[in-house]
Amino acid sequence: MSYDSTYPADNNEWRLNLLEDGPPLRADAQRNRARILDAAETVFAELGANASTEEVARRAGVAIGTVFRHFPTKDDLLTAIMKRLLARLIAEAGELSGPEGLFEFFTRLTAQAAAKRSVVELLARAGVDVQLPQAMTHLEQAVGGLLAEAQSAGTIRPEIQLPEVMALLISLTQGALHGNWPETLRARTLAVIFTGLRP
Amino acid sequence: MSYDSTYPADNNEWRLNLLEDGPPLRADAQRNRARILDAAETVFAELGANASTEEVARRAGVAIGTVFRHFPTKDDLLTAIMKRLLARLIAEAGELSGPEGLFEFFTRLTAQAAAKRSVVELLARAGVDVQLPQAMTHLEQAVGGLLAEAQSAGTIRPEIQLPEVMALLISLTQGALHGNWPETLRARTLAVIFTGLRP
Amino acid sequence: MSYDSTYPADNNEWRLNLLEDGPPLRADAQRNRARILDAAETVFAELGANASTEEVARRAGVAIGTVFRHFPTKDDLLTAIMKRLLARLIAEAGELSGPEGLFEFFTRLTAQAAAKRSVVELLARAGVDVQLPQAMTHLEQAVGGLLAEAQSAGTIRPEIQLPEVMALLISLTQGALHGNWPETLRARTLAVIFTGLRP
Amino acid sequence: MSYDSTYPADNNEWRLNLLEDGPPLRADAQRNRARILDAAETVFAELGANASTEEVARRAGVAIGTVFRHFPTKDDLLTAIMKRLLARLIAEAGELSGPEGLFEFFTRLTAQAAAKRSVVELLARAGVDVQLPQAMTHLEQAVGGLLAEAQSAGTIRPEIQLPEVMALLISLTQGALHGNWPETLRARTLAVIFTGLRP
DNA sequence: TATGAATGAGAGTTCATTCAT
DNA sequence: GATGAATGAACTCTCATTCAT
Repeated sequence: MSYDSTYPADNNEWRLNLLEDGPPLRADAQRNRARILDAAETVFAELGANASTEEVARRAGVAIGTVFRHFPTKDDLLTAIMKRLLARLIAEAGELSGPEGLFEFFTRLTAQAAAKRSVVELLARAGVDVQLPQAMTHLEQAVGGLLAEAQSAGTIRPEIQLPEVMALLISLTQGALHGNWPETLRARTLAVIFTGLRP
Repeated sequence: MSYDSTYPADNNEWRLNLLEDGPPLRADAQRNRARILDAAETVFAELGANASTEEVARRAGVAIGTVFRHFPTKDDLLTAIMKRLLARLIAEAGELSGPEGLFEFFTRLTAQAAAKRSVVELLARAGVDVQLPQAMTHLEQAVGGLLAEAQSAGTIRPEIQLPEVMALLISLTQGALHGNWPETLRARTLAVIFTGLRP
Repeated sequence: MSYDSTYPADNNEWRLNLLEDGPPLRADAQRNRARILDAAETVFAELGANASTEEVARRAGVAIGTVFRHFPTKDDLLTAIMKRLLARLIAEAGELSGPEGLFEFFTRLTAQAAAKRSVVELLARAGVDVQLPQAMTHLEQAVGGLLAEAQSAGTIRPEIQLPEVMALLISLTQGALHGNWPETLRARTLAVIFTGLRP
Repeated sequence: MSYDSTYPADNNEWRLNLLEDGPPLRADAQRNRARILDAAETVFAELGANASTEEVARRAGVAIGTVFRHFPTKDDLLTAIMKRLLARLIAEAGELSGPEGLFEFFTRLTAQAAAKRSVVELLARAGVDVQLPQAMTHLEQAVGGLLAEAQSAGTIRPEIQLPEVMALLISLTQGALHGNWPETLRARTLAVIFTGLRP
């Protein structure tokens, strides 16, 4: 199974799908939408998902009503952040390649998780949250691509399958977030996993 | 370093320390305290840490005031649950032994996490929450004991250290919780880690 | 009208009336009652009338139930404190005499008020609270005695009447409490009133 | 020292300062703010400072959230009432003048106190509460103006100083409130004080 | 369309009072 | 009679959401 051969082609298509639904927005509305998402990402990263929507509005420099016009429900806002994050992750996975690509992806993700709470909460929702299945599938495909590449290059054992790779990815991300690990610990922990994956 | 030689002796002492602070409670108060903790564990497992204290009271079959008499703050309640869970984990780790003891502990913990949200959120707080450091230390010691045993039996590579074992434990627990993994996936994921730990 | 000639005689009687109603108490109960009243006086003086009954119990070194056995209602406790304070004030007024007796009483009361919130809140209730009319009457009589003495000695103008003396007493006490006046201000303020009372 | 020469000029300025802080409010918000303050004044006057914020909301005809949007804390609400009352008192003091101005101010204040609990509790906080020092200073200045005028007109003894005048004002106001005095008693009590102040 | 004030259900917490021990 | 745990109504405060401006 080779994901990589098919991917480059529809890259753009699904990236767009992830970001836009509905009719195109007026210029200022689009700008506001982006500002809100940025602010929300920061706020939720700092304060957790319980942070108030007012705080998001404040940091975005818009009124609360504007937030709710763009995202009728707090959950919608959360989902939107997740979608955007997923899109970034997929893009990142898409840019990597080669025998060590998957390892590199693990490393980067874990490093980011230490800094960004949202990356984690996003991955955590995979399989649980009903609203992001499609985007999640795309990520799985991207990671699947890296896995296939590594396996055909012989850097990962052939019997390893995608689900456990995803599971490890999610676990590490979670752990890295909550544990607030120093750089060295992160490396040592990854080392164990890489050893487990390598032939 | 051999934890195992010293542990069995004071096992009982610290187990008691974990569970009791303050003067002994009246019979009915003790019963209520236990009921509240049980209810809280269930409720928070089902609904997450945002579940209302009222709900806990309702399920425990006591009035809300009783909950607050025992745990003046919601946080106190959360902390108490954590302490109890930790104590259980430590007890469990203390009962295991032999070359495969640590692997068994990984397996059990991951299995529990899939069922109990709290196990996870507990471990997640390790190193973050200020209130549980002592109990956490005890768990680390217990796991350290298992690690030492495994390493001297040659089932785990000698360069592996306690911090990354804890990190892996926490990560997997988190992952198992949020991902809601089926039995087989759990096994396959653990297999990767075990391979990484074995010589 | 000379209150003083009649007062010494029934001094004991009303003092007793003020303190006891109901059958005599067992020794330990009496001791507890006193401790509770002492504690309550302190607590309410420090924290205001909103202070919790638990706090009173704690400081008295008894359990909350004991407080409520002695004073079935928080209001009863408050009333009891008032009664005791009133009794003390009356006793103090009863011991004073001579042309400057009333002035001395003013001075002492104002000084106390600066230290004790309760003295004030007690006097403030005079005429408002329904529960203390009898004891209040006694105080009025005692002060009336001092007034009569001063007037017949010519140190207070004859047209001054008891009600305004009581009103001034109450006002100053209130003021001294809330204003937290330094010694000198207290003296200067009293001086104005004394000038107003003197011929 | 002549307060009077400087006062009329900046009267308006500080009166505004007392009432407005922050950006201008929307019309409806301003209306609600006023309604809440009015309701609060009534409610606290009737029920004391322990009255519930819910009751205030009910009487103001707004939802509880609105009260808390305007006054994030119950204390803020209390403080706001105080400020408004002080502003009124200062305005009133500012409009009086002439040799009998101060006496008139005493009379009016005492009369109001008999009707409005809040006037009293406001003055009672003078020197105690940390939040109103500026406004209180303004009142002192206004009263100081009246005092100077009366002294230069010879209706008040020259050795009388501002602090004791304030102390008497506060005391009487307190007394008038709590004592619930009839009109005549109020007059007779004031008479004593006025005699004490006059040459 | 953006604004931000209003809403109101619901959360955590307190405390006078009751009652089993 | 003393104890102190249990009760539950009441209170302050928060926040997602609605809607007039």
